[in-house]
Amino acid sequence: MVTERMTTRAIDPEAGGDGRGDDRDGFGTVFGNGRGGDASDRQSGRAAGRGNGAPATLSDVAREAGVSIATASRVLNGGTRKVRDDLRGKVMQAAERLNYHANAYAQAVAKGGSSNIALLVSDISDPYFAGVSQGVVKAASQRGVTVSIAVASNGEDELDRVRGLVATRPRGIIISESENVNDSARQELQEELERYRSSGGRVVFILDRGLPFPAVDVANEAGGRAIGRLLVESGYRRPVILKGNDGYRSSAQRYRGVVGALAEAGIMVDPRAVANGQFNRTKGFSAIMQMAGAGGMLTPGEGAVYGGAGADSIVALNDVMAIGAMTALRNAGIVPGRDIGVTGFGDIPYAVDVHPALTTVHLPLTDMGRAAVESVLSDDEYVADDSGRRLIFLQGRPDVILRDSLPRR
Amino acid sequence: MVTERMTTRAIDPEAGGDGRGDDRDGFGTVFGNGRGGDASDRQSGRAAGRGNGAPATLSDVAREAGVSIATASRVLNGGTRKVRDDLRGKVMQAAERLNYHANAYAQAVAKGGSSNIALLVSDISDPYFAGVSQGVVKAASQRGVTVSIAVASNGEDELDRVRGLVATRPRGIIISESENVNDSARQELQEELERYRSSGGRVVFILDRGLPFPAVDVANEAGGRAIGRLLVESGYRRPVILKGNDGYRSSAQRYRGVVGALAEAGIMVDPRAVANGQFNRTKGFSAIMQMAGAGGMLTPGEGAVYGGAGADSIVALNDVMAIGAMTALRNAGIVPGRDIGVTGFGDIPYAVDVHPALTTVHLPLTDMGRAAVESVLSDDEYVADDSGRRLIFLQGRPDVILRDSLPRR
DNA sequence: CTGTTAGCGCCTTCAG
DNA sequence: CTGAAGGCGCTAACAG
Repeated sequence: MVTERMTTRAIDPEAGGDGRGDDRDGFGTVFGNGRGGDASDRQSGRAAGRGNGAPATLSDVAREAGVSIATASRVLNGGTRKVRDDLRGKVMQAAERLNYHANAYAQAVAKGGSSNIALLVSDISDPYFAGVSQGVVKAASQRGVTVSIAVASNGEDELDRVRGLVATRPRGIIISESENVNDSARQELQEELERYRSSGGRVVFILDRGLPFPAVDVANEAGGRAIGRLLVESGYRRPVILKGNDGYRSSAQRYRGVVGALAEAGIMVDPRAVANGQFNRTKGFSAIMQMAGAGGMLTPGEGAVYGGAGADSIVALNDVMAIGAMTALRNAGIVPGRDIGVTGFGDIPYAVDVHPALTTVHLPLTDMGRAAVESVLSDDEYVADDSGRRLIFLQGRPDVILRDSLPRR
Repeated sequence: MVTERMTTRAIDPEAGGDGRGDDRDGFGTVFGNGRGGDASDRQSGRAAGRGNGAPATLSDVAREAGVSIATASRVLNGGTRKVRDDLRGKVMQAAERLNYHANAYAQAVAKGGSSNIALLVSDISDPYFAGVSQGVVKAASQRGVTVSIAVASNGEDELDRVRGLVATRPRGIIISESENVNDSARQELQEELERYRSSGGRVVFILDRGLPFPAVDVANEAGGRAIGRLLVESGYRRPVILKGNDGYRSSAQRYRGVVGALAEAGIMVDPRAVANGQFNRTKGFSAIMQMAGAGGMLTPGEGAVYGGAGADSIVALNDVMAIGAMTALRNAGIVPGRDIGVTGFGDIPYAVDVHPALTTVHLPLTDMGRAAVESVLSDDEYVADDSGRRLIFLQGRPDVILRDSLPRR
């Protein structure tokens, strides 16, 4: 175990306290305070619905307007308008006065279908998923559908969450998880989703996982190949590769691309120089800390990779890994970019803000989210059989963004 | 307008294309591919619910089990179990066989209340909001409630989104927006929320906005003061301050703290050295680009702040602004940490990964989200009047995290 | 303990 | 064009 933030001190501004402590510090410490209230506090005594409790219902509005509940429904929610103008006016006024809002649940029950989609991610606070989620939510709200979000940090959770989401009967469910689970969980997941689909739901993955459902995908292998080529063109020969879980398809594809391009240039990757892990910052950090620490595998000398020559570059198959790796390098006294080149994959927003700025391949995160909601909301029949039309490709050829973390050498 | 990524080139790995182009490139280019399907594609023909279409309903299960629909309901969903074991068994088997999942909407309608909360943020892809959201979603799912999320990038959107969310009749709504809107929108928002509350909903803000609703808040002013003090203790005298929108309470509080501490040490902030903006990376970047560019306000000389002496530090009242500012400094040939000290506010995960690592005050993002969920789900009566118990404070005294971006000088 | 009977709030034929 | 009536899937008294 390598501890992090080695160089970080925490102080308490008021006292000489013991510092930052556990993240959970102070949580739950709920206490009142005596600030005088704002002038605006109680000044708006405007009629609030039915004054007392429950929100106004359709029949309230109907009664108030002196029409039937059916007409009220037609003007308020019905699509095609076929109501006399005076009635229509009355209804709208009544609705306004009562502050009527349709009850979405009742509508869903009556119509037998909601206007909600579900999104499952493994970690919202990861910039990759945050970007995708942003795309999903914005695209959905443009189309007037709401999105429920759930996070599943591990493979077991995933199945639970999916079950929970299915219960809310969304129009569709979008799964953007990074890691693959063990085979039995995978099998159960597939069955659950198939049942969901056979009951009219639509499912789409973001990044293909090899399951028989549509998936929004990107050119992973081509991207990897581009990175590999860039590496050799820029004069690097001895890369360390940081990949994700082996069961994770996208990681495998990127890896294949990198290794392939390298091989074409006659470069064989030292098996000791490839680290398996997960697509998260911590793993990138710890992998490099370990290599740098234990025997100095990175820098030339006894026990170093590539027969003692050491590494000249780090190829992370994911941006946050690359970023974690960079700070690990620094902790080990190695200057990223100067001593060792670094590349990422994804082009998350903060890739420009690390130093040196990260060379990486661009992934249209927001668009990926958008494409997923389009797929889920479309009425196209999906082809259940296996040929064609299962993958939705964004970007045919990847763009690699050259920054300073991989200078020519 | 200052353009960004000035040093960034984009290449196309295959052709000598014109680079990265617009972000929207390639979007919508949906095309099939001919990959052979996986073996797993059609092998699982397991009974899927009622085989054909609609999912099984409660009465389906009841019939299948040979019991009344009420008993079925009791065993499947009812809390307290009071059903004979043999019947209970039959029901569960039937449910299993039919793959029954309760229809959450119908339940919500019947019970007159859902088990869903709504979350409104201004930008999920901002690490601050991502952290908060993560806390909200996890806490909610632990309690078995789902969360619907919406994003409102600006003040007008906010009102729309709130209306949309109210329509879904959530148990509560959590608002974590960073900017204040104009007065009329603010007034409408307040009224909308008051109606929602009077119909039984609970609302809570994350970071107080001065509206008459509960808010999860942190020690903004104390945090600001801590930063101010740290500044003078570390030998800085001429800070540039990057604040948020003036209407934004938390920003104002932090600002007051910083300026107050500075004043105590006899330091007056040059008015030209404070930039108003918004709490986002871009604003931090452009503010510094502008200062560094136009006449070189930052470095000693004609037209520089502090009577020509220039700035020795940048105090951003938000981490992402600080991060944007750091890369802007670099673009201007100024080395952050060495030439000019930098501080942030928030301690987002990637604050450790910029270089030099960011000195900042820690905010318990995840816990803030969790506290909001607890508030919204609790049954405490809220005090509508203005004295006491409106603010929920996490952390009484802020922790400032010392890293390398503000070395002693 | 179990089944019967009303609704929940809304939509949607179906007559007028 | 409008109103009455039945139904969506489920829960909640209420009798047995």
